[in-house]
Amino acid sequence: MTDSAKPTLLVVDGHSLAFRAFYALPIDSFVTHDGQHTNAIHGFISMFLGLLAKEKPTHVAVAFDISRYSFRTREYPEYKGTRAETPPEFVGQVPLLQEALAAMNVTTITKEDFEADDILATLAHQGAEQGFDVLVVSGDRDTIQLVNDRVTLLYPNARGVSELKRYDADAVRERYGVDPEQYPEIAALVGETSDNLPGVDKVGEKTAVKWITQYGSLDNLLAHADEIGGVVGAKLREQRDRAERNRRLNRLVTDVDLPVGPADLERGPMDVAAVKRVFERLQFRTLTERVLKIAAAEGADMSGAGLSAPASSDAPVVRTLVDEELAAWLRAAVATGDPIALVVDAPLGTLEGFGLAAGAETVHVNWAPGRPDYAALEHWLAGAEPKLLVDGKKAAGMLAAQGLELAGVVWDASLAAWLERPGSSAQSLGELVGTVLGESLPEPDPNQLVPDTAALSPATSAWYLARIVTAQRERLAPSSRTVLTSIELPVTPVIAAMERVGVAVDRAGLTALNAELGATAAELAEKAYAEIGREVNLGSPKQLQQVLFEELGMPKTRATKTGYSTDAAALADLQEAHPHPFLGLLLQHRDATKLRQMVESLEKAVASDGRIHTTYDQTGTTTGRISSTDPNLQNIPVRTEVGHRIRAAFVAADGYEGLLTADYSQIEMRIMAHLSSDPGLIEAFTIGEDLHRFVGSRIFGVAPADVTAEMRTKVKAMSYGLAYGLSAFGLSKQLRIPSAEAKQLMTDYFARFGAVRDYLRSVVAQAREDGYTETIFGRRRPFADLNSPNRVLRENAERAALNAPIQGTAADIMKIAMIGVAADLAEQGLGSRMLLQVHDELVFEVAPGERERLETIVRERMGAAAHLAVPLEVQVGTGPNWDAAAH
DNA sequence: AGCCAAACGTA
DNA sequence: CGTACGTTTGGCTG
Repeated sequence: MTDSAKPTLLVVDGHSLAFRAFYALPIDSFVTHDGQHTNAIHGFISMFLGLLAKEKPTHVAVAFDISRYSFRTREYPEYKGTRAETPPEFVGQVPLLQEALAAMNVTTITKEDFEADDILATLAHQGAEQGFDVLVVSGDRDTIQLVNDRVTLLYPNARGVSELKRYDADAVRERYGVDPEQYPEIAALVGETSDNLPGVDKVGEKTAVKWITQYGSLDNLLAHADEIGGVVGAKLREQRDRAERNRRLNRLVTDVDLPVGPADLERGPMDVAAVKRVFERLQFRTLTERVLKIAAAEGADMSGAGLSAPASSDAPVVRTLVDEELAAWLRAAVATGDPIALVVDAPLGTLEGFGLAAGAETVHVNWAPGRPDYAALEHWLAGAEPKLLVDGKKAAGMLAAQGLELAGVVWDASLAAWLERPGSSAQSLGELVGTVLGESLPEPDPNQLVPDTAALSPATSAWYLARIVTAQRERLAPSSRTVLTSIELPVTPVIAAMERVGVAVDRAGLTALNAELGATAAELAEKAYAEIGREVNLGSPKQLQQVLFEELGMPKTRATKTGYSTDAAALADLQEAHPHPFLGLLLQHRDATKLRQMVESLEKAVASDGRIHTTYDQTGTTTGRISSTDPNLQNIPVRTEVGHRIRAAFVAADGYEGLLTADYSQIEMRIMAHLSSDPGLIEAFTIGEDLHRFVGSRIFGVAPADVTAEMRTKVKAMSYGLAYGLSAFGLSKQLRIPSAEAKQLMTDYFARFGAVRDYLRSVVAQAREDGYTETIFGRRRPFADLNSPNRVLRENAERAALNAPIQGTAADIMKIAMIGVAADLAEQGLGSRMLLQVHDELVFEVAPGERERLETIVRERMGAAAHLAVPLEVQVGTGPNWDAAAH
């Protein structure tokens, strides 16, 4: 840390870092007005500036690959052969990045026939010899071999390029258990999937490290290969060629003939005017400020900068406020009319404090329950003054646990991020700093592995939140914004309330059922064992395959990744082709154990209030639905007899009259009718005839009364399958009918309901053009693979795209209904409560004497949640438990 | 302990 | 070769 006289050489693998940045930052958020993607450039530059500021290198170079071909591909044509084609959005970014680096007076180096890592290796080698401290930045593990006491590797973690892990020789030894120069020998044994270099089968990192540690080197290991016992030993002898080839290929070249040497890479002043020009073209604002700040600090001529001291993007100083100070601060902040960013600090699940940010000010508040001087704060929390949140549902939950109300939420950064990219994983504040702002959170300790966001103070978090929201507001599509404000934000407290209230269960009933199912399963297992003359683990597909296909000699079923299928459909097929009592017993046993397990987990989930409190994930799906976890109450069995008994264990609590369920009948088909404007389908729903009977009569050309059960089943499968992109093949498999018949069924269907087919086709075509689908209410879902040359990817995307507006619109409608019902319940002061949502169904606990009023509200709000070309039919039932209330 | 695949429950 | 989910288990790797 001290030897400042010593020159530091920083060498960067431009391609690998830019590529990582490309995947770490959202493509759509970094596009210039003329359509140039810049996310990789942005991420790279942001990381690079961070390095300049932190490492203060005296000498710098960035190396790039010229093409995917090098001397390695000549030796081994399959090298890196599994790599997908470079995404088109990435292609143009490298030249622009090189231009930006040139403006910053950074040397970029390429070399025909070599990879960037060979350039890094050469420079690192020369630099170390010439007395530099060398920092190598690369996302390629092969560069680990370069590390020694003068060369340190900075390696990006899985999350992107904003955090670099520092590997000196000790860190390599700690992480990989070998010296840096031995690492490529480990890699040679294990193989490298991303380079399409298979290793020795059965050899993982552990084994390889053990061997190399024991024998010192790969050569010596191979010389003693016959000493290694067991299956792995045999594999090693058999596949030693692979290891040797891998080692040849992963050895980096340290004597590439380069036009420059380390001494030529001394950093000079930036060309400020050129930087401004290039960065302006890339439409970078924050980064321009950052780079100019560095340029100024380094003594560049700032006359061309056109601005004086660039505004700092560092978080302002945090003040901790109490009492009148806090009240005064709030008063002033509210008076501006601007929203205040609020971060609820509850690191261990209990409320500890708040971070607030308004304008340029950040404030921290410690929470102590029952303190009278927080009245102003509580009043503000519960009031309509505009607030910006992240994960608002959780925040509201933390507050509610302290008896605090939360209102006035006008933006939730998590929801906004999800609406923009519904496929991406949950969006914490720390992640949003990277994905939305393209910045990384300040790291408390540079040698720390992953700086946890908890280290960030709530007030600073709030400051970041405010900036994230500003960025999101600018770029969120108007339709997504509408969904946010009119659906997602208002439904959040409704969902939070359902979680808080929970659902009462008959615990004794569950316990009895558990015991019963356990006994049944045990009996079935005994019988099954008797049939085959031995005991097996009936839950192990692998052991079952042994029994079925080897011991019992049954015909092979559908192939799976690891063998042959033993799922219910496959077993049913087997029962037909090769009947055996074992098969039936196995199926029954599976059913019993599965249900028993489910009952048991429900039992365990009962809280001290005798109720089960699920957690709904409002950002957990790609289509707009909510999902349920811990436990999942959206997949409680319903079709079987035991299923009914499980549902019967969900009851109304004492002091309530019973449960009421309300569900939309065939909502997705109705949405299809609306979106396709198919006259036949619209008529079916308008006249109120049984849908499948109506459709069946049209297709089979008989009177509705003459539609047989078999015809109805086929039509029903066909109708439901449509919205999922079902093929004739799939239909024939599901219905177990010849594919010609399935094909005919589809032809007949579309002959009568042609607009449905036209609609489905148009959805995909439109999505291919726009890059996203949209629900009736404007909820978008982006699709990247609709133009993929890979057929599997493309067709998967097509089916998902055709389903998304339908499933998504149904989700929208249900959320709108929930908002309306909750509002009416509150307004009319009813004691009845919404307990569960199962996509197209709501479950309520009915307070005494409220059944009729509740039903009226529910029917009205659910029925009027959308105005489609066909009515929205709502079925309502009541009873003492969930099963009895269903219909 | 952590991860994947298979299986299966719901809409 | 039907969309969207979450959970459990076995089995592998470490």
